[in-house]
Amino acid sequence: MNELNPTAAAILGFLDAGELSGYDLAQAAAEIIGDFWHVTRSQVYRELAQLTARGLVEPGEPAARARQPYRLTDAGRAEFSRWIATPPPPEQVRYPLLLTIAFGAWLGPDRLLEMAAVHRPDHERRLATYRSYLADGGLDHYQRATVTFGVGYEQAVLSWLDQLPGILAGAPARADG
Amino acid sequence: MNELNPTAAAILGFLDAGELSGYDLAQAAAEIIGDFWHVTRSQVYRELAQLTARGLVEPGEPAARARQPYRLTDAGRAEFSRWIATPPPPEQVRYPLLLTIAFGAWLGPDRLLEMAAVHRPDHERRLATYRSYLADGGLDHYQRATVTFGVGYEQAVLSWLDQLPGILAGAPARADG
DNA sequence: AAGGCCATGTAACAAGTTACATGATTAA
DNA sequence: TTAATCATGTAACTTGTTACATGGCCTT
Repeated sequence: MNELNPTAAAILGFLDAGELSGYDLAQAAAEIIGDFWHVTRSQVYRELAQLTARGLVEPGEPAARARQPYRLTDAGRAEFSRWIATPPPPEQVRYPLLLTIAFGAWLGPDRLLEMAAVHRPDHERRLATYRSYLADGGLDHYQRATVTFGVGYEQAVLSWLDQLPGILAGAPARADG
Repeated sequence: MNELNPTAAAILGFLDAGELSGYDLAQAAAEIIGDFWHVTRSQVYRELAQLTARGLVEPGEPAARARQPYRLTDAGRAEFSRWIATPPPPEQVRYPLLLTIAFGAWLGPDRLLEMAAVHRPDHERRLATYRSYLADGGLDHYQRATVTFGVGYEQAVLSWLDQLPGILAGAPARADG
């Protein structure tokens, strides 16, 4: 039997709580794990189809608006339990702004700093959200662990943004470009 | 004309320095931007084929070991210059360990902490590398900017790993699972 | 009862990964 | 001179993204 991929595994994980449609699952994923594991609706439907074919999930009663809920089978629960016990691979960061900066000589420091500044409000907003989650105290230990990562990450990004002007000050731009 | 994707753009960016083969390009990418923009050799070859078709790049003289170098065309340089002037989209973080932690009740805190600990040496090593880059002083302003991000990021991860035991202490595991 | 929005899903395409193939050099 | 390894690349498959389609629900 094939390895479960992390997206499929997350779907099983969510279904453990009860029946959910593809739409629900995509929403749950966006809200709960979206900041460190992005999943689109299309992926969810594809995975549901495959999980059904593998007998890890089964369709429930269709409902209004073509809603098709799914539930976990025993095999699905077993497979998830196997998946979560396997050590997770390293993370990956994809940061287009850093790419732009890496070739930043084409633009020069001023343009780069403008571009970087645009992203700041997003990070501030997310940091505030995470902090309020922690302050409100409605999280369990596991959620607190992931949200705490978010706080540290956003703080790191913001502090880096603070340093940027100093780092790039006086950087030469290409003569041509 | 189609948007340039970031990987294709990076290839053009590297070729600005002179002729390079697909293999060279993959290496350069891994070394210089690999920590925030992962690129595989297969992708490089595919992009080179497309860039050639679009006239943004052209093959140079084939050499030993089937080596096929490419060089930037004027159109390629122009396209890159257009690309780098467009504001980069937000970053994406994909962190399987956080996914595991999000469903951590299936495992309980002890197993989670073991899994997390496994990753620590990698982050320590990377942090040390970035710091030595900065200390050695051989970087230009733009490289310093990206490496400084790396330092902040790795510090954030390590400090989060330090906090984890405290956060997860006493977390309940599932009765069943 | 018409218009707009929401929930649901599909289809086509683009990007990313893994496994394999091949011939040149280098080392034993 | 054989084996190992390196540089090069291709092919097949999996994941991820974008754009579209459809019909129920709600509001006026």
